[in-house]
Amino acid sequence: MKPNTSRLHIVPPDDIAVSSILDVHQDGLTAHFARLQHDAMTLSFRRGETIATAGDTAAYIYVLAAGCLRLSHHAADGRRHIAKFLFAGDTVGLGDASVFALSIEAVSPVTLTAYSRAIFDRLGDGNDRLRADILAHLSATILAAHRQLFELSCLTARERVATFLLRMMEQPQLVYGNRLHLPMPRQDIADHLGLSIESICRVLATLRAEGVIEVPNARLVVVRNFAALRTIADNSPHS
Amino acid sequence: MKPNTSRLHIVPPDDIAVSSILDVHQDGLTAHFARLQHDAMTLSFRRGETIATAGDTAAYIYVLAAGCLRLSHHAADGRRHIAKFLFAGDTVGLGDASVFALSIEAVSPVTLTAYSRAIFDRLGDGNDRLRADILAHLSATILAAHRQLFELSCLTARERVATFLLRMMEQPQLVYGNRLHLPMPRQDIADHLGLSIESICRVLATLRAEGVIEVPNARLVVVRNFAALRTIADNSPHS
DNA sequence: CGTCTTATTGAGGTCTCTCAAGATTCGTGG
DNA sequence: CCACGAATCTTGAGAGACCTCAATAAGACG
Repeated sequence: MKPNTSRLHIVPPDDIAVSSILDVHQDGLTAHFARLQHDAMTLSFRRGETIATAGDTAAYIYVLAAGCLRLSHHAADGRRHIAKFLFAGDTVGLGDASVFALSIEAVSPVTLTAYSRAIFDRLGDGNDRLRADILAHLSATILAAHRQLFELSCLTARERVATFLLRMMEQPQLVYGNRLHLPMPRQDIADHLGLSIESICRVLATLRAEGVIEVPNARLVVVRNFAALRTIADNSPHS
Repeated sequence: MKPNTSRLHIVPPDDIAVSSILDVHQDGLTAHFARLQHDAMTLSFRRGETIATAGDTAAYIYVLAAGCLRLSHHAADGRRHIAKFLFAGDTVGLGDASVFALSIEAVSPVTLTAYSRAIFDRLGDGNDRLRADILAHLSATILAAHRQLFELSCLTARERVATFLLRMMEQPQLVYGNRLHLPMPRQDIADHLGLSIESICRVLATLRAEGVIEVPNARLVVVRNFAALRTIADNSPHS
């Protein structure tokens, strides 16, 4: 849990494999980054390593090529909140903040590309398309944050876990049929949903007992009754 | 509590008083709106009226001239979360969303100016300064949302209320010395902080018993011990 | 094959919620 | 200006959801 700030395995940016993985992207930003390929650095981090700490100068924009990151806020007394998880194609560091508001940590082994902020900003001059894409990205971020605010504010533990599982199933790389591979440990899920780790376990145990899911191991959830999961997440009368 | 969509008291936009109130602004956006003055509509709403409902086409950008708005999300079963309160100078509707993600409702009697989104967007063409200001506004919105996520996720009722009071004290128009005039009812505070109305009352009662605040009436909080409030909000060991 | 981390389950405690009864405030109309 | 009704606020009592603490189990790793 202690930050490890070492940055490892600097790889030449002309790594073909990474570029192809990059095609798994969320917004229309990927194409813009391609034009910066020769100014980019490809980095790798191991599970648990810290890419950046809240308050660090945001000199780079990171694009996740493979693996899973978490954006988290650490309080002085150890309390932690994970604002969001990032997957291949996701971006962190856009916007006008000169420092990172959240810490960036590797949930699983990750490969990411770091683009110089200064160079990227220059790319924006006169490029309406890029600016529109950035605007869209920020707007989507706000939307997601507001949705999560509602969930933390209004939903029960059961509803939050169901919602979380459904959201993770939207990540193609985590899903094989009805099998959901969770890259993050229970503690991360707990800190993301504002619950204790034990509550996560107990809700999963309940869902398993109800036949909604199976949990062959801690990192794998098999969804047996997708509809039921949706019903629970939509905070309908619990079936 | 039932939405009232009537838009009242359409006032000619050349209302000098409103323009001057507008100078109480948060970001650098105000100047840009001045250039649209002749395309703007000034509207007034009474307490409890709905300016827009989540899902409405976002045809206008609203700038609050006076009063207090709430941006809220309503669930089907009646649960509600208030994402944020807006005050004079605050803006709602920026970003690229074609529909409002949140409902906009009047907490107190409000006066606001509605700018056509289409015209505003045209203003952005070739205007780097405006685009930068919009970017800054969206970034600030994300920052605020993430801060609130942490609060909902990690803070106790006591800490949330203390944090809320301090945040409201950052609004000059609500503060007279150590007197804080809250425009919103307890229920709104509760829905904003993810607590029940009774919990709000009880925390306030406790703070009053401790001599941290006085509560002469429901809408007025007198801060007797500002430092203590900060200590509580910073989730230090509870004194 | 031991050791460490992570996950699960149980028992009990606590914070916050729900329900309910007064108190206060506010708007309205006589 | 006062009275009345409605809404809001406050406080109490009890319940419930989630948390904490603790012990066991299951994996991960060398």
